[in-house]
Parts: sequence; C-alpha cells; structure tokens
Amino acid sequence: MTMPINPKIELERSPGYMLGLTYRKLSSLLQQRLKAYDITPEQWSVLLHISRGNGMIQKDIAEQAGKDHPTTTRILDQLLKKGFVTKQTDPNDRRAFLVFSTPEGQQLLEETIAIEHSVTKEVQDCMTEQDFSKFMELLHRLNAHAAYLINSPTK
Amino acid sequence: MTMPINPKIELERSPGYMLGLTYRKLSSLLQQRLKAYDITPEQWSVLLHISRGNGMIQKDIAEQAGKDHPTTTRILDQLLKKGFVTKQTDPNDRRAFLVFSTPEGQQLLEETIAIEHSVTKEVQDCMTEQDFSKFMELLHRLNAHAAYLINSPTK
DNA sequence: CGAATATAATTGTTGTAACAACTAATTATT
DNA sequence: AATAATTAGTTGTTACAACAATTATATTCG
Repeated sequence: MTMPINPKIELERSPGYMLGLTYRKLSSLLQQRLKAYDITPEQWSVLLHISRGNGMIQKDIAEQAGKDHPTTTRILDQLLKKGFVTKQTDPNDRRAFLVFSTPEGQQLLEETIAIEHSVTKEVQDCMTEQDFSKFMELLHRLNAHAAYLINSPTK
Repeated sequence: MTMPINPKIELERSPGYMLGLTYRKLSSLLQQRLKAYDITPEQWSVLLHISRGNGMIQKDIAEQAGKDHPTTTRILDQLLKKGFVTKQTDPNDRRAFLVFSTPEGQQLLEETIAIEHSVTKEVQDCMTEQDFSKFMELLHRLNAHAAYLINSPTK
C-alpha cells in the first residue's frame, strides 16, 4: 500500500522544484555581479520597467514586473530611498502616483544592463541556440498556463 | 550614446527573469493545492528529503534540498513545531542532530504526494513529452552551470 | 598535549513574496 | 447628489532565502 518514496529522484524530476533551484542560483549570480552597485536583482528589474514606461502608475508597474502590489510598493520604497526613482501624485487621479526614474537611476541602468546580459549569456553558453529558443518558448508557455491555473475556479 | 531600453522585451528574453516568474507561479499553485494541509511547498520538499534519508544530519538535508543552512534550520523549526519531524543529538558528534520524520509526517507525505504530481502533470500537459524531457534536461544543465559560476573565483 | 583550524548549527539582518485587511479616492447607481 | 461599488495604494503578518557573525564541538598539527 505504502509506496516507497525516493525524494532525490522525485524532486529532481519535479519542474517546480528544479525551477526554484535554478532561479535562485541565477538570481544569486546576478546579485554577485551587481555587488558594486547598490541594487538587488528584483529592484533592478522594477527599475528597468520604470525607466521604460516613465510616468507609469504603480498598478501598471506591478503588472508588468509580475509582482503583486504590496511587493511593488516595498520595492519602490527601496528605490525611492536610494534616489533611483521619484513619485508624484497623478493630477488626474489623486489615489495614484506617477513614478519616474531619476538621472541616477538611468545612469545605473546604463552601467548595469551589460551585467544582466552577461548572466543571460552564461545561460546561452551552456546550450545550443536552438535549445535556448525552445527553453524560453517553453517558459513563456508554462507561465501563461500557470497564470491561468492559479486564477481558475479550482483544479 | 544612450541606447533606448525596452524593458518588456529585454526582460521577457531574460531567462533569469522568466525563471523567477514561472517558479513563483508554480509554487503558488502548489501552495493553493496544499491549502488543506498545514504545510508550505518548501517545507514539503524538505520533509520529503528527511523522510527518505531518515536520520540525516541538517548539513546533508540542506545540501540535498538545495538550501543554505540557516534556511534549513528555520524550515526544520517549522516542521518540528508541527510535529512532522523529530531531532536527536548525534551520539557520535554532539554538534550535530539526526532528523527523523514522524508517523504524522509520513502520513502527510503519503496523502500529498499526489498533489505534487498534479502540478508536474500540469506542466507536462502544456508541452509534448519530448519537450518536457528537453526542458528538464536543460534545467539540470543550467543548474550545474550556475552552481559552478557562483562558486568560481570571479566571472 | 595544546593551540589553531574546521565544522554543525544557530541567530541576526535584509530583501522578496503571498495573503488579508485597510484607507482614500473614484466611478456607478439610483 | 447620496450611497454603493470599485480601484490604487499601503500596512500587517507569515514564510523563504542570502549573507555575516556566533557558539559549541571536533579535528589537526606543531
């Protein structure tokens, strides 16, 4: 009745588990390489979104960055404290804030974009170009499917 | 001089970023499905490791579960509090603890292993069998490469 | 043997994430 | 226009994870 359970094999075949392991390692690698700059990988990705859509409101930033609203609020707090972004009340909606990147934020992005690319390059270096394309395609597909499942009524 | 930066495209092509997005969604899905049981996905994976290698010390659990030692200590604290594991001093090394899963822990695993499988199945359902194999293979390769990079002297 | 070193585990601190509850402002309804 | 419903953002709480520092015990070596 009771099946023997071998976790090593079980979990190494679990995409969720492997995704977590791998994500943490890549994130940690990026963090190492960003050490000279006063910014974390998650802050960096939010700053990049802000820099592009200068003047976005937090709701849109959260959505684009794939984070929930409380997390976004707190990351923005960090970026504000570091002087990489500014906020101002939306003149058309006093509940909302428009968020802009500062010159310091811009400059940091320009100096560090190559670092983010270097991590992507490490990934590309350990597989063929075709495999990389396939890998990214599958990630996007999986992402969409998981998003659907999370919000669907039940299983 | 200043290159225009389009974060949407930049980041959607970044494997680190996409890995993070996808990991969080799968983890969140597993959490939803485990809601009836008093355990989180990370605790669950640690418990599975413990159950298999009954009597391991924390150091080995940390290594196998891919977590650092402080995180492992704290997850074990949770599992202890919930009665899913027990610890006893290693008779051969009084610094160390041997960790065992309790009958409650065992039973929980037996009841929930199908839930973990259901999440894996969702992943398999959105790609071909071949693609799934390739995907897992690439994750393992990437994992090994990233582990190497993190510990290597520098870039 | 005894000092230096290494190891197992813990604690402290910071950052990210999910969830729930809340405030304040806006929009919709009647 | 007054009330109800919605929306933007914040705050509180719990849980992981990385890193650094600490404690206690083991091991190694001069």
